[in-house]
Amino acid sequence: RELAEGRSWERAEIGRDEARARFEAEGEPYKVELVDTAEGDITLYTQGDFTDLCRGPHLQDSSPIKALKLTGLAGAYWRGDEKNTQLTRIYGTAFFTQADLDAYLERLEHARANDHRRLGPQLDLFHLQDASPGSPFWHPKGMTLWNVLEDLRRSENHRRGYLEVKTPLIYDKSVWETSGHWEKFRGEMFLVAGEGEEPHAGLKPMNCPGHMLLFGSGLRSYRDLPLRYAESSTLHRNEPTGTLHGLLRVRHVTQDDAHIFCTREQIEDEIFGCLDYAAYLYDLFGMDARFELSTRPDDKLGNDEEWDFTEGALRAALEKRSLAYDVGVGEGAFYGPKIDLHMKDVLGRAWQMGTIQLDAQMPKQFGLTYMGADNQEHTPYVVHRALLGSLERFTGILIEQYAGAFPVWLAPVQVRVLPVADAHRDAATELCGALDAAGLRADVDDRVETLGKRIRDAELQKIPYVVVWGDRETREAMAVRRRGGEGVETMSLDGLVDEIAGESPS
RNA sequence: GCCGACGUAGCUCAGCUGGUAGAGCACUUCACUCGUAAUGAAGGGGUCCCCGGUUCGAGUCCGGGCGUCGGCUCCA
Repeated sequence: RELAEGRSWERAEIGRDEARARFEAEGEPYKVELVDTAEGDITLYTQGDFTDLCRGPHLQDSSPIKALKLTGLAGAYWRGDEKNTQLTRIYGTAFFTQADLDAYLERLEHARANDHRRLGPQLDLFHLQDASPGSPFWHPKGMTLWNVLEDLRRSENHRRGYLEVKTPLIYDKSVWETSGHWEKFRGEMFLVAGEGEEPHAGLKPMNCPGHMLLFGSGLRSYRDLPLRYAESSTLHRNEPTGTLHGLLRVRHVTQDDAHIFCTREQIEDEIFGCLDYAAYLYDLFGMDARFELSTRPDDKLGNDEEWDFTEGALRAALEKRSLAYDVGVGEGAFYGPKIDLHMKDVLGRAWQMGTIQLDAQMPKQFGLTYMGADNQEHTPYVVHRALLGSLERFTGILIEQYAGAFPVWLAPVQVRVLPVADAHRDAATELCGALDAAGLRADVDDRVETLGKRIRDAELQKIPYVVVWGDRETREAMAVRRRGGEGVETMSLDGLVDEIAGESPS
């Protein structure tokens, strides 16, 4: 209605007192507060009988807007603070033409089709169910994908001087008190208590204390450093119900975690090592992550001098590597600043993936020391790092990144063999065995369905290669169809194996 | 956790103002033995999220819980 009238917005600059008096008279407490806290002159925009504060700029009138759609309704805390009352926010979007609006809605629909929450079950990778909210059930195909990531993590860690360890899942309450997590995160931990008892232990929500205890279990020399403990362990965080989100925010978290114990002098090289490692991994998946440096929070451990040093070390590393980064003021962990890698999901929402944290506090809390060359005890620094972040979240982003059509080295099924008719079943199964023996992931679809139907299904499952096997084929000349391709290509078995092997990053 | 919406078959969804549940795909069986994106027919399958209330009667109305979705807040 407003659009049809072609109403205009009128801009007015008025004095603070005048504005205040006006909104008080209108019974608009929120606008009064904005007037009180705004900087500079007060600018008002009036449209019909509605007047609001806005720094501007604004359209002069509504005539260019030809298409409008209200897209959502949501609660939002006044000034973004949970302690304040919640207001209703109405989301809408406007375009110059109806066609633009339609195109926008179509893009949105397309993005939704590539949402990992839809693709995951469709591709038989995982599912979620009420029996354990926030904890994915990984199906065989999803587990194949997971294990490709695990293998990558393990082999690269090995190559880069990490040592694989395994630490307990449950720790006595006193451990969490030492680390400071009991104080800060008890409410989000899964606690362990006997019948009618107060909790005396908790499931680990992160690996740090385990690795601290491991380091502290023996005498350490400066000659042992840097000591890089790696562990891909199951963590549990009792995330608030309203925050769970497919694979991107879960309660059952698996991090590709590591803790590097090092001397002050070794910090720079270790941070470089992490940044380079992260760059290697993200390049591998064609991902372009955004870096963010998060600095000291209000409830930090330690003093400002320590934080000046740790923040400075991270900042220097980013700058020496010429990496562009944003700064999240006060967003750091309570024990240290961090460099986070952020990625966007299919709907444009940002998620924290990898993290590299420099910690001068935990080792002190746990009383860790090593013997220096000067025959004195020193407290080590610790670099906490998870580069993929959580495997759950990484897989979710990966699904969306490729819209489910994984590059062949990641694809759960790389080759599907389709026998044309019953008579070709045995030969197809043998071919599948040969592919398997060559190290490929292959299967056979010998269901009693038409060939067209089975090709369609393979295509919907986004399988990279389909081999049709009938009377005309031999292992020297197979009919190979590429995902998304038109028509077929003649390839030998060896040619296909070589081509797929060539696609693997290692 | 907060605000709002939603919860029906394995999946996607329909079910009007309360009268005892339906489609497509998937699955099973039978026929067809098939050459590059859906062969045909028949059949099986549901505590309508859970608990309580109103009512002669609840998938439908009301309350509580759980879960999901969109935001917010949080995220070691």
